[in-house]
Amino acid sequence: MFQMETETIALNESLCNTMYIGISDGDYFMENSCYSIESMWDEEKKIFLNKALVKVSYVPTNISDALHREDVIRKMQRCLIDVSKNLAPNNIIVYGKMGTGKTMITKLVLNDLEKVAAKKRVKLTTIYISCEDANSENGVLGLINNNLMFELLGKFREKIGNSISRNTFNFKKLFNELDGILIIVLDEIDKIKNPDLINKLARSISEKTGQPPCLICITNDINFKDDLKGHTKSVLAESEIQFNPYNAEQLNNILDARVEKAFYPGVVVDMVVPLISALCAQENGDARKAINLLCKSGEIAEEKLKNVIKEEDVREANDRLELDRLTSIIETLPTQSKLTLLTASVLSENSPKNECTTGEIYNIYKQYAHLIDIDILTQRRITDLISELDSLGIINAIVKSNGRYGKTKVISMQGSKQIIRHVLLQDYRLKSLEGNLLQNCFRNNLN
DNA sequence: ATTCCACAGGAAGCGACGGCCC
DNA sequence: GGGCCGTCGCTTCCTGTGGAAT
Repeated sequence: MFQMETETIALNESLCNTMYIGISDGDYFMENSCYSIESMWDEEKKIFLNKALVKVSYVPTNISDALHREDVIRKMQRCLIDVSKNLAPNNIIVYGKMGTGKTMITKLVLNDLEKVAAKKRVKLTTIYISCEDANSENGVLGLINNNLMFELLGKFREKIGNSISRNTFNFKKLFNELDGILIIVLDEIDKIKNPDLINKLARSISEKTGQPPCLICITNDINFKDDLKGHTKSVLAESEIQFNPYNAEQLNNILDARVEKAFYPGVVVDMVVPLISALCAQENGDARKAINLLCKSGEIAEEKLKNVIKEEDVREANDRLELDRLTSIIETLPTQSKLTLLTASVLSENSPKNECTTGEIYNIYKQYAHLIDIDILTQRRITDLISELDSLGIINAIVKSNGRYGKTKVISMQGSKQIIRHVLLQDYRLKSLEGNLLQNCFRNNLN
């Protein structure tokens, strides 16, 4: 242990001594040669035994490796059992919050089903489509056709950019040529702007088999089905499978299983896994986040050249992931939302209770918008932007009544104000508000 | 019990824009 | 190329709301 600490001190010293001489066109030079990737490459590997197992993209190969999902696996298998009778199973809608294992379990169950079908000589084709990648009805149809083409001819279609009617025609043609049962998984179906596609696909009947395709629609949005039109809703209402969030104990078991295979023995100290489970269970029971946090903690320990992961590494990893999350959300916001957020941040920082109201935000927002020469939106629109920021988890907005003094939304910041401010001021239009201007504007409002 | 405030948020509509289709 | 249609960002108008003040 003493040796480890000495190593850490030595590294910190070398960090301090390193001097960047010049950075140009993405190329840089450093005086200290210990930063070559070769020295990093040759370092003794002390933390990860098999890092791939704590990557979010990792999917277990065996269905028994999916812990605490026996009930939904059973239910999905029961829904799909018609394949054994050479019949297309009922359509399935799978919903649950992020990180509850919807995609992983669906893929595992289908892999298993394919193996059994092959053994029993039942012709089965499964297609997995991530609607986030395609995001339009036509895009999804194109991807399905590509997969069918691959299944029938062993090659992908080269031409892209067909119209919807052309792609619909192609789908029917390819589907008619396909022998056996077709199962199409539409992951993140809520990302498709026009979900009439579900109806179109579900009502297609293969001339060869007389069967429709089976659709498995996966969504994070519990209200997704309620927003569909009547006929589409009835098509999807056949079978529903809900994935509940994992609790702390379940997350604990999932992490323990990964720790055992992914890290060298003794690397993860006793309190690390319970801490990660508790942090993730108190949010959404998100297993993906828990595994990501475990991986990041390991990387931080590795960075520090330590051979154990401690609680402080988990907390640091949690902060870094939170920073990444906030940065990626804020960077993609439109200018008007950024300005609304900046105003809320300044006002809450200057308030004794660290909070502000819609009316206060709107007054300062108008001044800022005028200063940076952008359109001044109506208060009605700003209330919508505040609600959007609230649903993104950047601010916390609660409707509160002040009796005779009216009803308003009380807004407080979620996460570090400094980080939010820093990311916002990267925007060149908001940068001009940096410094005294923010304070001056605030004082004007008070006066 | 009634009044009143400062909004929240629903509904309808407008203009810009992009994709599709003939 | 032009018409059609859906979507998006926004405005205007409106009703509803909780609770302190009267």
